[in-house]
Amino acid sequence: MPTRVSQRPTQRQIAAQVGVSVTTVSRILNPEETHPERWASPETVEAIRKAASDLGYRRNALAVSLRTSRSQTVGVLLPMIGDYVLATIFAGIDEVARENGVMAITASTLDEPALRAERTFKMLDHLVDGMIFADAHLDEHFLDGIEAQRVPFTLVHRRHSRHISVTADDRAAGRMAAEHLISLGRTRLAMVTGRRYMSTGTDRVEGFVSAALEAGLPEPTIYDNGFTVRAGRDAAVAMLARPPYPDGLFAFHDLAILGAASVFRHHGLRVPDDIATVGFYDSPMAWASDMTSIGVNLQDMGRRSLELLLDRLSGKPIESEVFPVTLTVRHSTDPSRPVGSPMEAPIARAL
Amino acid sequence: MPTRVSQRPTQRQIAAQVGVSVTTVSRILNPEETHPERWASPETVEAIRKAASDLGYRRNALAVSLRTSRSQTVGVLLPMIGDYVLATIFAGIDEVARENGVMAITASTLDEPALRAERTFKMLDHLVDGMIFADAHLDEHFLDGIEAQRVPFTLVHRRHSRHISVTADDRAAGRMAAEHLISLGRTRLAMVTGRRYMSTGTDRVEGFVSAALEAGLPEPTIYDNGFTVRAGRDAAVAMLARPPYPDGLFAFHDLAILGAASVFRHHGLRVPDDIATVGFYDSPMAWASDMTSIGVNLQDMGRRSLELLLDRLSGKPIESEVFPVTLTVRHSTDPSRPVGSPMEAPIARAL
DNA sequence: TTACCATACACAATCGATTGACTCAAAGCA
DNA sequence: TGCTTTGAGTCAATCGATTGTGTATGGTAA
Repeated sequence: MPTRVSQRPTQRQIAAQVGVSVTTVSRILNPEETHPERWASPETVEAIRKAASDLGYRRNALAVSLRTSRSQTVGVLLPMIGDYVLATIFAGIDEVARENGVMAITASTLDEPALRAERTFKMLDHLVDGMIFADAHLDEHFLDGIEAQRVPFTLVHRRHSRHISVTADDRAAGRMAAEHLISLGRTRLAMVTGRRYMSTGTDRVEGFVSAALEAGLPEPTIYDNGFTVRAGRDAAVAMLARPPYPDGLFAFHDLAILGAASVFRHHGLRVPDDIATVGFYDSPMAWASDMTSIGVNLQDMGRRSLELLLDRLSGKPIESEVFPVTLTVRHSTDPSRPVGSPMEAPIARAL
Repeated sequence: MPTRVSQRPTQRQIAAQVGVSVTTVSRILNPEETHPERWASPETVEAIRKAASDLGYRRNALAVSLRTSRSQTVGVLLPMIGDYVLATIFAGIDEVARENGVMAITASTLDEPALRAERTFKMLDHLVDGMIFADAHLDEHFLDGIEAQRVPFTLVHRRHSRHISVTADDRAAGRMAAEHLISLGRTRLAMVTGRRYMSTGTDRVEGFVSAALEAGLPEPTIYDNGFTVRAGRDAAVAMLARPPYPDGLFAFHDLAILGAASVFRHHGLRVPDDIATVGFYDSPMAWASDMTSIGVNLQDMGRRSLELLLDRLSGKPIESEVFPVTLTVRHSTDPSRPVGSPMEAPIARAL
């Protein structure tokens, strides 16, 4: 008799209760087993199932993983889990994980190399079957090292020259933003970007700048403060410190526009008359703030990144995917649009 | 010789290379072992350490957990990981986890009972040492069932009558919001709340309503739409559909105020002249939108919830904690405050 | 009668590490 | 010299499941 009461029941206990070996119990209870009835008589199967349910049996996932060296677990590394963008991508990943009975475990890396390595290795220690990185740095070697260890992975959000990724069409987005601002007659363009090691940043910059130059405009000014409210504020402060002010601003996150707009408001600059603003991700904050923004289906991007990983795990060949982006024009670039949300308007997206 | 090349090295391989038993390797490499040198000569210790590092050895966390029945892992259940509030709490939890060498794994439950149960059991299958629930429902029985299984856990964000929790002083917050609005001369008060099963909601409602009644005001109107931009919008639409409009609004999330403000703006209602608004959590969105808001140190709440859990795991007695809340007044209730962020202003909080 | 074959199970090794109980040789001590 | 102690390890069971290989029993066909 086991001395420990009210611990998790094991197959051994079921076997003892039914009077069979753990082998048989395992064969019946294993959900991978396609023909449980091949291994025992109908009565035995029934008895085992009943005992399992009576005892409240649940398989010990650790023991299974150790034995089978498959953990039904994937690791997801995000630069910052609290961010709307990454959280939405993760929601998509988690959805697919659930659909496939796998567990998605996640951690934030704050884009710090040491932290990424630490958390990646910690996940590998738990024998994750694969990884999804949302925090790839352009041309870094870390990912090559992971690949050399034969860890299957995909990238999402940010791409890398040598690995499979699911990304937004950031180049097109940059171009789209610039062309929109240019079509409004804006000529002094500026951007609030991320650091140079992110493909999201560089691709959008490239699209934006090339569109501006093709239109004969001067090179747009770049403020690489980042993706937060604070970053937008700091960038705006820097802009106002050095006239002439831009008359068209593109930020790589709606929140940054929020922060910048706060500074503009304080200093009496009107949006969009003095400065038109375009955000990114078309988040709920964007429509609540009448902000023109470029959107992409983040949730589906997340979904695809795991679907691709699962394909890879089952040996199928996979390829990178690029998601289309769309521009939603609101009052922050077009003064003829209404301000605020009318009572009658339906709202497409949740959160 | 192992047939599999470039798999994770094991203690067995190290043992073979050095010429000792795995027992010795384990004793030397086990970080829990306080006196590794007790088990082997200095040369052997050195040889084992070198071999481990040469091979790139890392302990198999699954095997360790299985043997020791301690996984150095805690499960964290959040209603919605993408939300600013929960993500910030989780960031605090994760910080403490890292400081203590444990891994915090998380999942969203969307406040759906079936999903909570599924995800909880999945975590228990992975032998988490303890759980933190941020999605407790008032007086539910689910948590009692978990406790009956002798799973150690703490609650954070929302409290429960029978379990240890770390929460904001929600009652005081509700009272504080009401008293602030009343001090401005507002008399028709309204709230955008969450559903009744959350302690955050009921406690704030209680504080708010009792303060209003004590001041001789009519009972505030309650819109229980929730915590999102969308919820705020829908609540505002409902308000405008049935005059007289409130002149003081308290929402349980800054985002809801953002959504409501959008509707007000569209219909020409001025904030704060026609309606003063108070948000919750004092998020970056609040200051970027000149919003009066009640704040609490979410990150520290998260930290404490895990610190308490770890205390419990090491047998110490623990008690519930309540965090103080603070009111930050901005333009959305006080027209004399400046609009927007001045260039010179320092900013206290990140994101 | 005998070979043959399902059916219905059980044996025992294995995954990678931990750990209480031993062993064996050399050194210390009386 | 004989006995104890210490240092430096090893043995083997164990955590909870999986899985290739065996085997006893009963039935069937030749």
